[in-house]
Order: sequence, then C-alpha cells, then structure tokens
Amino acid sequence: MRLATFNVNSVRQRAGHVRRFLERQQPDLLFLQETRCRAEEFPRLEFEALGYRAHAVGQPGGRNGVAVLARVPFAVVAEALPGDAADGQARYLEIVAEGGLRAACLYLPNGNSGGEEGLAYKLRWMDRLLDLAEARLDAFMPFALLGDFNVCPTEEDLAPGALAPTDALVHPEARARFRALLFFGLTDALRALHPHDRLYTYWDYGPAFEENRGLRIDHILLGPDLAERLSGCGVDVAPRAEPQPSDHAPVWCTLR
DNA sequence: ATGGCAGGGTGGCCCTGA
Repeated sequence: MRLATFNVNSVRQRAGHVRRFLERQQPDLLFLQETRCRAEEFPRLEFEALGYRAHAVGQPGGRNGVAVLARVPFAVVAEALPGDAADGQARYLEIVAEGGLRAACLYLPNGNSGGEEGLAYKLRWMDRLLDLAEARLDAFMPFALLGDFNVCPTEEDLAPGALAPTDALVHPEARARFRALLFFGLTDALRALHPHDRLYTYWDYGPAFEENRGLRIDHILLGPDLAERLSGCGVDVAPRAEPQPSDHAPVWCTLR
C-alpha cells in the first residue's frame, strides 16, 4: 500500500501535476493541502478518470483547503480537527480506508501571519493535534498523519540560513509539539529510512529549487503497527521541476 | 531575513504563504 501527501498551492492550477504524480507513483491514497477552492469547485472528474475517488473540504475565500484522492474504498470520519471551535478553516480531513487504516490529512497553520495571535493559533492547533494523536494511539488502530505541518523539526530539516531564527516554522514551541507527537509513538517515516539525508519538501519560488535551499515541512507520521510495515519513503521532486509548479513536492511511503 | 514570487479575491491593490 502506498500513501502520499502533496501541498499543491491551488488544485485548479495544479491538476495536471497531480494527475501525472498519480500516474507515475500510483498511490492508493493521496492527501492534498492548500487546494484553495470550495468543495464543489474541486476538479474531481480529472482524477475520477484515473480511478480515484475524491473528497474535498474547502472554505470560501480561496484559502486553505484539504482533500483525499483514493483508489481504495474509504469513509470520511471527520472534516475538522476535534476541539476545533468551528472556526471555518479547512485544514483537516480524516478517513478510514478499507481494511481499517485510519489516516488524517492536515494543513497546519503557518503561524507567521496575524502577529502573536497567529502564532498562538498555530500552537493551540498543535495542542489539539496532540490530544487527537494520543486518543488514536490509545485506541490501538492503524493510524497515520500526513500533510503540511509547517514545522522544520530539526536544524537538519532546512538549508542553512533559509529562515530567520524567529520564523514560526522553527519556533521552539512548535518544534517541541512536533517532538511530542514522536514521543507518543509516531514515526517520522522519511527520517526512519533516511536519518541524515539532506531532504526538503518545499522550495521558495525563484532560484531556491536549483540551489536546493529548501525546507522539510511536509511529513508522514505512522503509528507503531504501520511503522513496522514501512518499506520505502521518499520525496518526489519531479513535480517541483515541472513548469508552473507548486512550491512543495509530494512525499510518499510504501507499507508492506 | 524578506516578498524579489505566486494564487486568490476584490475591485483597479491587499492578504497570505513559508
């Protein structure tokens, strides 16, 4: 089984990139972030033609937005992070796939805009994510978190000097919460198989990609039973090298 | 150490992203 996550920075602009990724990598489940359209505007037909069923969560105003594309049967179990006081932000989608795999797609708040309150919102969102991860792991079900976490977990996860030390993506409190997810028993799939490789999932528009000045902020975290089945994981940089790309590249993993 | 990009919505610029 293959899982993948891709921040597309507008799915309507990037439908071709997604289609080519599906054809090349053949994931069973692909989670999208920053779809930036309402659910009814999601270009589902483009993907249904390839055998993928879509479910999108959107919001008015062209911001945020998450979705799943699946070629295995699935049920949607949540369209908001539990504890979310109905703030209307489309950042979370949780499904149960055929066979019992429970997987959540998340688009964590960036935390750099909106001043102190913007950062506080990010940290509160991570607190709720910690509560959720704890509950799911306590329930002993095959569980995975995939998405744009907007956190560089360690100094190995960004090009030197790529961010100011005060940036919300490297904020000590955000990093501490990411580590707490790992302490609960989730495995960072990419680092489990590639502990010290220079691996990034985001490069700013401009010369950053060809200079490989990037960030690793898109992650796949696996519960214990899924981590035991992990046989491969990587960043697919091909979509980032295509014309008119997203600023992110997809991350995928394969489970035995 | 930022917006010099890029996308979207609104209205003929502003906000957000990271």
